[in-house]
Amino acid sequence: MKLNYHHLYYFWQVAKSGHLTRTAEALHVSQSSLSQQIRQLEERLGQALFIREGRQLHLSEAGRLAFDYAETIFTQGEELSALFAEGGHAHREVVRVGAVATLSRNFQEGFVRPLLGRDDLDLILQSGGMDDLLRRLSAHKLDVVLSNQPVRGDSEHPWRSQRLARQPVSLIASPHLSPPPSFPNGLSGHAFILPGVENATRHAFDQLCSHYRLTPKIAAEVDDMAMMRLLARDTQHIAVMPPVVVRDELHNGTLKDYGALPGVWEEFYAITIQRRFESPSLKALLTRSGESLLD
Amino acid sequence: MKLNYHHLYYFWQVAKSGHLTRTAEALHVSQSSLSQQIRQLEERLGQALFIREGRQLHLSEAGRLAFDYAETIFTQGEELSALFAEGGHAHREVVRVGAVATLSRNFQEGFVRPLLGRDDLDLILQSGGMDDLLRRLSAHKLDVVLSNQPVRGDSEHPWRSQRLARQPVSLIASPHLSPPPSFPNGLSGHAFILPGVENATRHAFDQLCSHYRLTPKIAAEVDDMAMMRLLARDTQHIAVMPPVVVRDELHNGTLKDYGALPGVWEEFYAITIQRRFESPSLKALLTRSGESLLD
DNA sequence: GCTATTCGTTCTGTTTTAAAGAACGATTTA
DNA sequence: TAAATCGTTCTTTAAAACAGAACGAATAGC
Repeated sequence: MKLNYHHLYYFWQVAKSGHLTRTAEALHVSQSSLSQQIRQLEERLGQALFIREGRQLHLSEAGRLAFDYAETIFTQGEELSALFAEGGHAHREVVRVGAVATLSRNFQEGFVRPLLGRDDLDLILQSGGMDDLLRRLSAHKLDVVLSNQPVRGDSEHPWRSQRLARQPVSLIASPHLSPPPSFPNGLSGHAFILPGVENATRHAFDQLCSHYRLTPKIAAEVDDMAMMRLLARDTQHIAVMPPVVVRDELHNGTLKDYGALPGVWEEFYAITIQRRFESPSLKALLTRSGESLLD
Repeated sequence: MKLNYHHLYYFWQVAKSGHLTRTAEALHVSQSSLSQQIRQLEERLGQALFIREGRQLHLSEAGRLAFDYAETIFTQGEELSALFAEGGHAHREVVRVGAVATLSRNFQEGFVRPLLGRDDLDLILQSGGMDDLLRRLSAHKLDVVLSNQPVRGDSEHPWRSQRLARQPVSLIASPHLSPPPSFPNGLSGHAFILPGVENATRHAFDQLCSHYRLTPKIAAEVDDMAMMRLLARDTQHIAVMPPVVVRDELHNGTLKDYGALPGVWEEFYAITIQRRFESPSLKALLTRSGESLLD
């Protein structure tokens, strides 16, 4: 029942070159041995991988399929070998964090901060789209993905979404706005800068508006929090965003917080793959209280 | 020197469960055998994969690393096994085509058309961004990527870009434009709808403009050809695009072709990985004359 | 058209490797 | 303190991978 990886390896080598004898020489085994083991693989799989035409070998359709899998399997294996071969030295601990590119940089930095001071550890921080990051997570190229929305896992992708923190969402705008906006009344005449429709915060905001029968004028939809910060600063529109993003501007009076929206939160999630042996450093990160991540 | 995949498999299984004895029972081997082979793997790699604390096994940092690789290796292997196990039947030929999402649909369809009639073959057609598609190509999840620009390969990613076709690029706009635009003079007063700056056609257009010392007014930059078609139809601006994209509109008089731009071409490339055994159907596609792809 | 060569397969015996079993040591539980 | 659990080590046995020779078919050279 089980796949023999040594047989598959021989098959892969022969399929790469197309010649059995040459491959046998390169691998320092006899061609008879090679021939037999490939035959055993074919018998186990129940299908011919090569089509024998005269004294030539051609890949069958099944062979092409197997070859594609073999390619990823053994390139991974060679990468692993190389990793151990180069460094006889002990491997340093590595934590690889992916973050959705539109996520608050403050939050990202707060999350990894405990690791920054440690010189016994390598930190890898990558940004990207959600799809891309989740793919890397599944391929074990990342240990954790930071996102502003949870992900539902399934049997094929056993993701686990853990809420790390939440913060209130306010109406943020120039301090000189008149009349000063207030929620839910006192919004007429103002236009909004909102998160994009895929954002969970935006969804909560829309629900809130629909509850109060408000149809706010939308000046811009922005995915990136850093971008929203710029727009809030440089326009006269009202941004719907967590105050912490513009902490500096609020402090020096460039912007003003016109009050938090009830029941609307910007949430932060850590998405991991459930596994028996987590990296101890990562585990420590995930079990910390969420409060300290946002200051 | 070479990695023993059976040893790695045992290691993977033990690392997954965390228990040697239980894993031995599950695999129907003795714990002594399991223990020895993992030890052999450690000796070959030159580092301990487990840290033995009392009678417990914990993954070392090197072990975590190896485990990540093992995970991808053996999930791939199991997928391969399952594929052959389910179907005792012969595998049908599969051609998997990726196309940059902004590419002309006409062209995509023209490319795969010879495969559409065949019922001895499965066609898989996926759209996506260039990065994503190239990653899938490298992982052998795609056989070919269609793009409007070539890609330079390197030793790590031995991509091969082959030009399939080229078509002229014209000034396309409403037939009622006055004064009627013409190149290179007679453009003043008109605004342009152009491909995005990453597009090779756009680059050629900019070069042409700089040669004639023109600084055209830009109304919009659009990546997607289908989108550009809509804008050309619904505005009074001049679109820079291949006439074939709006063939229907040109025919029924909704739009007018104000002439091709000299030396500017929209080009189409097929990007593949060089390999010994190409799928015969794909090979046939790639060696066809490019002309027929565009009508 | 004949012969020599190449290349993959099959069959035989030999060597290497994986496996099982018993003894051991260390740690946890009762 | 005894019993049970769990991983390691040592020795023997079973299974596999392997090499070599014989074979057959297809190509290449003359």
